[in-house]
Amino acid sequence: MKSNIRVRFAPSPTGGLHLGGVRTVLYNYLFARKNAGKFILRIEDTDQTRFVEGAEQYIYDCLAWCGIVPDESPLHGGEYGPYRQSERKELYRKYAEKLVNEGNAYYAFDSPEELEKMRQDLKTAENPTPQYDNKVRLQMKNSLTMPADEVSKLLKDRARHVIRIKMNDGETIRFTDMIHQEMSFDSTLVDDKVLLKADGMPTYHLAVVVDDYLMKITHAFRGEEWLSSAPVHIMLWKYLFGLENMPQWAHLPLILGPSGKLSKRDGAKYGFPVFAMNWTDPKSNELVEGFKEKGFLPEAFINLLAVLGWNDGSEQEIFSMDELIEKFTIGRVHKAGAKFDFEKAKWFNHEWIKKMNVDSLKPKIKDMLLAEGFIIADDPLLEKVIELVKDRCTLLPDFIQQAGYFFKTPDALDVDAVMPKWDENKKEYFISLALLLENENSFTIENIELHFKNLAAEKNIKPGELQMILRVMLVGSKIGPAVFVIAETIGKTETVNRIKNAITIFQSV
RNA sequence: GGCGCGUUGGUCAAGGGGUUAAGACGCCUCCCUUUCACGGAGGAAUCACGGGUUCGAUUCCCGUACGUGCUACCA
Repeated sequence: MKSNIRVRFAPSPTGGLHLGGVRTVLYNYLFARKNAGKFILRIEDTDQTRFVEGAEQYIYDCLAWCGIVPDESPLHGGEYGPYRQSERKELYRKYAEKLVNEGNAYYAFDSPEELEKMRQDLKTAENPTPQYDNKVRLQMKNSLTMPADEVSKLLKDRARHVIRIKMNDGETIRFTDMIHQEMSFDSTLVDDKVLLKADGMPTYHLAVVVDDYLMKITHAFRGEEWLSSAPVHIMLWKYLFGLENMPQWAHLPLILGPSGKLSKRDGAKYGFPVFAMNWTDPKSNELVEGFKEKGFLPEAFINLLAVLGWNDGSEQEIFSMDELIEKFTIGRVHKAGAKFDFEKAKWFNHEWIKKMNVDSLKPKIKDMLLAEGFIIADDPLLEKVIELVKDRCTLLPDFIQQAGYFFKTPDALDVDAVMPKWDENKKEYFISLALLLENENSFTIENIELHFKNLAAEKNIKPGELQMILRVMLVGSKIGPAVFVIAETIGKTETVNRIKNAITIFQSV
């Protein structure tokens, strides 16, 4: 199947940077890859009031982190360019005028004040938001109500105007959605949407139809918030290019936050990220936290996003990108919105950290530990440590706590855990143990354990009580893999030093 | 208000006229481990409500409720 999949993106903080937006891109991408189609990224940069500096690059960065590379985009080029809407401006006017000439659209000259007045005048309890539609258009200032010569004069004088679609009365608009199946709308209830704005830029409605046609788009997946404006798009297809050439639609369910639709504010409110990567709004300087910086692996991120609203019918929950491409089918996408659960998101990351091999984990962890000020002299040690502790790390920063003590003597010891069990006898024990270990030339797990146990038996102390103390001495707290493994890994000198230091500390408490 | 979409445990969900209504997250108990995890074994918890249709409805139909989206010269 030859398919072109498109995604349209607005470089604005609300235009698709959040979880739902990334998932929409992901589903598009999976579908395109599975069907050997092209994945086309287009950028909405039409609205100057909403345009945000740096947001376009940010989108590419997020997608790249997720492992998603568009086949065509303003950055990657392609045969259907240009891909930025502002660079296609001239195209849209042509189609808008074609609609006017064929009686399917009209020029409207109403000023914002006049529109506001109309809305105020017509506003009632039953109709709180009056629309510019078949009921009111004949009372407004447009080419339907004004004499032709006056209209052409206004046009010639470059009077401020927009072009609106003229929605039919009493027509049932039908189409098939890949997720919702048969859909139908009453055209009487759809308003005359603006197609071309006063600044000559198209609205989404016009642009999406024209671009999809020109770029030979076969499938268009977008969020469910677009479902109510689908009738406008269907009519545009009918008038302009023919319904038979229209792409297949899929309206994806929404991702919900703890209360209602997930918003970027939910991140700060509930303490979990809602964007793929950190985003600082250049206007407000407000930082929205990203999954990447929170310590998620991109593999886990796309995995958790993919299965939020989709599953393959089996019990499988962990999918790699390749498996997702192979198994993804649009028919199994849910109709209902899904609430995002950060606890489950963390579980996915944990699973991926466990699943990931040491080599792929190493660069990220090394960078992070280096940034935290740890000195990592040798990579084999780091590899060993990662293997040792990765099962106990849910988010990447957990490695700081779980792996840090292998590279640096703990700053503080959990004395509260030790003090209730600390006495002269134990002190003697550890002084002797340090001595024994110091003189041991074969510093292996087995030998360390042997000394530890023999000495315990000799001093008549239960080994269990000693093990926790030794752990705190070496690690600083009650965490980590088997103590003797830790001792062997950090080596004889370090082990003996930590024991001696700890004795001093415990004695001084 | 109008219109659209939706509704299986707290969350993600499988299923779909007759089932003990899968599984996962989270929670609880126990085992393993004299640490924290991992792993293992259990447990509590669900078909929004009301009417139909039917021998039988969680499943089909209709209402209601609730949720959510749209209702801009935003996307």
